[in-house]
Amino acid sequence: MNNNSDKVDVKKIILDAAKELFLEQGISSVSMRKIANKINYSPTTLYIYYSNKNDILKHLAKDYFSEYAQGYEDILANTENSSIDNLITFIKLYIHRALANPGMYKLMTTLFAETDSTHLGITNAGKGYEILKTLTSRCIIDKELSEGDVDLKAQILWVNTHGLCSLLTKRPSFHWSEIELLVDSSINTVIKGLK
Amino acid sequence: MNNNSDKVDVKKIILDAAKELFLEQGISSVSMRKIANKINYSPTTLYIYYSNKNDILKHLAKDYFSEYAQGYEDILANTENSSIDNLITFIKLYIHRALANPGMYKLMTTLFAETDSTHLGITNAGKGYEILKTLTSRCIIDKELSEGDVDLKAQILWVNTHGLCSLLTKRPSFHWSEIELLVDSSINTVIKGLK
DNA sequence: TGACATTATTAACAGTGTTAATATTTTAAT
DNA sequence: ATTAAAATATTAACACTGTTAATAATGTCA
Repeated sequence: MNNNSDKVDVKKIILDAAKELFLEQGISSVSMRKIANKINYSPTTLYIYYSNKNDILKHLAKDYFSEYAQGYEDILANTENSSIDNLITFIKLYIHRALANPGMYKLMTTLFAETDSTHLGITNAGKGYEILKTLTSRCIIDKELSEGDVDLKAQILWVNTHGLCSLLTKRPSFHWSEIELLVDSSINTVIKGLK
Repeated sequence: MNNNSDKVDVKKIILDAAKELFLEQGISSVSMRKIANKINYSPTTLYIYYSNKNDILKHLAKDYFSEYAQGYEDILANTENSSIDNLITFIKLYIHRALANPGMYKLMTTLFAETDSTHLGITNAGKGYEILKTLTSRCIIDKELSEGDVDLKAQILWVNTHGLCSLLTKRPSFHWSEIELLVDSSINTVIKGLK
């Protein structure tokens, strides 16, 4: 009961259906048969395009991390704003992206929790840190942050950023302070501490 | 093939076996049958003591959170040290506990990711935040932290603490700075920013 | 001894990821 | 247009999953 009127990208059809179901029901509640049913294919057909369920997750993660790569590059290339503004812009972009799609962020961090990311073959995941480090380094050069170990400073920023995303997406029912205020205050606090 | 020579606590035997297997193989790789096999019981016997697999996880989480409650109370009751030292001691205790048992910390956060904690019936999980808030409040009163919204400050501290635990346990293979240094620097940075 | 509650087991159901074998369709070459 | 090969899809099956119902064994106490 397939529909090959035009040349369709079955790989993408499967991925889209899987993504929708995963976001809706969570990874463990979605079976290969459910995905197949949704797109009117036989379950085993999925195995022609993806080697297994984890492989589908892997491609989902790859797409997620590479989707916004351009936005990151733009900030890296920006020369109009001060280095500290660029750093803050980057962090805020990262956070707002996570908050705009909490389901996807949770899905990705769940993936990381279960299997080691490197074994999962996700290289883009580490790219965010490299950019953060570069931006931090520029701030030190421009004397907008104090001297010291660049990695240490970048990791402190990363820890704070990730903690914010992780808690806000995983515990949405907690009585948080007003979220924009929390995000801004959190970033400003760490930046002030790093000066 | 049961061994009831003495009056044994089967509930605890099941829980211990489950915990060991979960830590070893991860939640999804451990089946009720595996747990039952490990202790030479029939799979269905587990359902006499726990209503289902999730119920076992729930009890595991409850024990985890209540295990160290006394340590927290001790810090709250401490009057010898300054309020800021008490705050830092508490945060470090929380972090080192997570790092000392990364598998368990991952297990717990995985639980939170999948189901809402309140629905899971874990009340102790929110207790940590209340203590953090109390300690923060005392620092403000003692003028060791700047004036302002207590919740906001406590949440900034929480975000940082959780981010540290989450990243260090979930991505152990990342090229982190020396861990004690990172922990100390991270805490000091946020505290400095909050002053 | 017998009645009752507790504890445990076997058998079964519907659903899971995944593989092997087979069928269908599309593509390319003659 | 016919045929061979390649790509795509399906059916059937395996071992395993969480969980329930029905039944058996055991311990408790009158």
